[in-house]
Amino acid sequence: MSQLKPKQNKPSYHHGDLRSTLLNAANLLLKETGIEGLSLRKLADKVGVSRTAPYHHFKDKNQLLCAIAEQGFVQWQQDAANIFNQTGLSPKDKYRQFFHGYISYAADNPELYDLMFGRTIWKQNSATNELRNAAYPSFNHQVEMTKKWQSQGLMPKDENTLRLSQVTWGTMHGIARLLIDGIYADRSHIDEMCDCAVNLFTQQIIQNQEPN
Amino acid sequence: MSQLKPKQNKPSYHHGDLRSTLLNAANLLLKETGIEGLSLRKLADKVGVSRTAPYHHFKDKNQLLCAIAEQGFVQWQQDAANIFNQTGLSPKDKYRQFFHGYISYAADNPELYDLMFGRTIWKQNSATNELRNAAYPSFNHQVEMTKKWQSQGLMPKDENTLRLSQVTWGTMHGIARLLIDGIYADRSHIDEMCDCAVNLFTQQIIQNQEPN
DNA sequence: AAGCATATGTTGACGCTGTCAAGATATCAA
DNA sequence: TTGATATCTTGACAGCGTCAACATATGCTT
Repeated sequence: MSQLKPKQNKPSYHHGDLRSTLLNAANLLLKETGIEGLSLRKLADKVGVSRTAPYHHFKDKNQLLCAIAEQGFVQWQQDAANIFNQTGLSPKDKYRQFFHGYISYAADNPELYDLMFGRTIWKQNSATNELRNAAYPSFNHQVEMTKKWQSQGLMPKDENTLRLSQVTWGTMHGIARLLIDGIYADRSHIDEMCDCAVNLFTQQIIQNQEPN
Repeated sequence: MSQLKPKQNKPSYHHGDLRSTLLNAANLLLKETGIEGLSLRKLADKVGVSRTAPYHHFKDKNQLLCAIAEQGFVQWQQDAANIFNQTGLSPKDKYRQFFHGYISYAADNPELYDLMFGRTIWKQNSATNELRNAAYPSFNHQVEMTKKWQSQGLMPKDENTLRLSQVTWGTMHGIARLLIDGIYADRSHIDEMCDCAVNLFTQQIIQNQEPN
């Protein structure tokens, strides 16, 4: 009933911080009810403003969705950075953690992941520039890491780097999707599936490189 | 304006073959406008009946979507059977063809593939029994083939069969999705990506088994 | 301090959607 | 012939995204 407003208690005509309030509420609504349950009207209602108030902060629903997805990419990239910044792990163990981390992120935020990598946004070329700027580095990073893994002898050197990174990412993406779309796999299989994939992608031979 | 009706030309109150007419038109509409453009009202309009006529043949929109997806599974299983029934191919070549065939099917029918394997149907447990009966054999087949590939020495014997089939299918699914969702990959990369994946999954050693 | 542009909020309205209820018409079995 | 059943119709409703018009607060310029 009573919405949190900044500064004072008296309800003012202007909200004061509607954009970020909307984003937070949208994230919550997304997590709770899924993308289908996320309507602008319900969102506005939840935040305590009229149906069209959000239009002063987001051009349309698509822009709101892009903004949410954008946050997701930032968040995931931090998670990934934390994994890569660990010290004292062999390349293979690091890759294993990365793989597990990716799937876990998707499993923990299924609706967000669907938004970040789903056709709702990408298929109809409706991604905002802000979203692209947040997402593309994530794609490039995958290629760079693949190149590194190849040079470390972790992955086969004779495969084209771009293709290899498309395949390995495709595998993570596919497993994530099978999981969050509730088809053919469930959470209790995650760890074993990840390990299986890592085994397939990494060479069993030559492990005498220094870490990192 | 004038819709095809069976038997005679005089427009009769009853359509005569509405269910299959709807399914065909829905498939077309799906292919042309995507899942977002597929509304029951437009569909009814296109077929030349009133908005609620389809409800006498499908309980709701979900049942129509399930029926379309069901056709997709039947169709894909025939494609797959044709590949497996080929003679004179080495196990590896056969697997390669299967992999390419899977991705091609998805790339040629992106909207249908999205329906068959997307969360629209599966995530909220809304699949009809008919759809399940068409889809599950496809999943099981994947496991059985994986078992065979392992015994043929094509894939590593020491990996759990279910996990291995989840990972290999996950890879195909992931590549298909990256492709049809228009993210990170496009059709010109398909063949190279498939070959790369097949190389990773199949042993380079020991190829002296008889075909099939 | 006054005035005005701009940012941010509101209600009203439109067309689209899925779907239910009630009534019309055709088909089929007894 | 009759009555049940299948099929198709119009009317209605709530929910959706979004535009237009209007209201109010904020902030800059003079």
